[in-house]
Amino acid sequence: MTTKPSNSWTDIRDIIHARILNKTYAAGDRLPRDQDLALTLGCARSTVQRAMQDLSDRGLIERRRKAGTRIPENPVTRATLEIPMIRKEVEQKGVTHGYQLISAKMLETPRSVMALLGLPAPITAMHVQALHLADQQPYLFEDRWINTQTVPEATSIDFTRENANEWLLRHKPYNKCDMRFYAINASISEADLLQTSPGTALFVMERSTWIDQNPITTVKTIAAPGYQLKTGS
Amino acid sequence: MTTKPSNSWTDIRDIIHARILNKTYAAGDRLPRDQDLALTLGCARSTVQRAMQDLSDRGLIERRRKAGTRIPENPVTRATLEIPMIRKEVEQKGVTHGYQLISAKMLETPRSVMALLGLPAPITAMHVQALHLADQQPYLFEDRWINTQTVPEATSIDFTRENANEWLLRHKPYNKCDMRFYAINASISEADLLQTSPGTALFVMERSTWIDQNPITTVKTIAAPGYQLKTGS
DNA sequence: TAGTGGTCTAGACCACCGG
DNA sequence: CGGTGGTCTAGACCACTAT
Repeated sequence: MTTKPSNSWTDIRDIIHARILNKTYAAGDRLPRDQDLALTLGCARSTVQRAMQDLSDRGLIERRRKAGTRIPENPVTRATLEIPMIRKEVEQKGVTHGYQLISAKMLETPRSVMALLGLPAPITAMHVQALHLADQQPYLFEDRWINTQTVPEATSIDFTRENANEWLLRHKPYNKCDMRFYAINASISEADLLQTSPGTALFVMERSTWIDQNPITTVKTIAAPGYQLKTGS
Repeated sequence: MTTKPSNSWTDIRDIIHARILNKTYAAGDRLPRDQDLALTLGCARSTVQRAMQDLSDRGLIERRRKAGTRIPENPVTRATLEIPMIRKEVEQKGVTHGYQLISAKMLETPRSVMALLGLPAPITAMHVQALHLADQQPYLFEDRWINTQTVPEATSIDFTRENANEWLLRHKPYNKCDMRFYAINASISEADLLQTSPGTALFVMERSTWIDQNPITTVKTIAAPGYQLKTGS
């Protein structure tokens, strides 16, 4: 049975997606070969391929050469996080962004930082601590280490004026990025910085970036109470 | 100057990526047209297109018809989260997964749930609370609402045997998924369930899913202390 | 080794949108 | 309106990997 030709790959994708939703193709099933689907749906094989690529990216199907296309038995929820520059994030809420440098100095990396960046031995790196404000209120505390071997320019930047988050994002593109999220109870000093009470649950994001195996920076951001991270998809 | 032809789109992507890293193309710059790049790099335009698609997906470039391809002034960090079935996640750590149903009953949805699912008026839905265990220890508490109008089968499932996370994931594919992450201080009852003390900072993940505008479920999972969410890229 | 998805090409046309 | 990216096609060949 040949379906009426709908030529765009999004149409093809939606047709197949619909078949997954209505269980024409259920968990564990194998789908027809691209070639056959192309014939059935009245389009070129590469159009089916484009549709499949999208579905595969979203984790709705699994494709393997020779084995064909299958609906996974144990689906994985996949979501894309988009984390903007902190200033942009604040401004998007319609409030003014503020920034205070707390400290910036060269220090030997502690073991925790060595582990995060995969350093075999301690190095002297730049430790930057700063506070981001939203509408004059503490918004996010940033504790960062910058590898000045990979990023020597960092030593000549005036971080009282320019914030490290923004400078690095704009001037130091990276290859690889690891992120971690978790919750902590505010310490006394953290509570003080974020103007809350010790013990308050705070949302932490850690991010480390590399350029071709070379560590650039690792940063731990601690958000003020009430912060939520959201996905758009 | 014509570069030696490297025909695979990943090669092309890597060449352009390298040019971004070494600032041949810096923030704000406009790149040559695909056609010209194809000539210069000795490949077909569609190969350049494929490479650009990948770079665009990762947020490294911005493409607009007529305006061309540009390096964004304000880059966004993009990461993909992969959230497996809870049982798989536990088993991957090499420990045994356990599951206890706490309660499952039909109830009228509170306003918070209506807001999450975008319901204009309260409905009677299935409220399921359960605890996941890792190696006999509390791992994750799951507080879920299932829309039995969209998912009538849910009323006849024995959730003491089958866990809702797994059943829904396997049998109810969805169109749309929203997620939120934040930190809370454990209440007395939460502390009791997760065998920790009240006030402990806990990591919370909320997820709501739809199939074509129709709400399926919304779930709030509260992880035991020490939990970290990580990205793979 | 053979079947299936992945890629490449050359060319055509379409869709968006900046000037 | 015209320039640019987006898509579609038909066909060829490549690269995995199940059998």
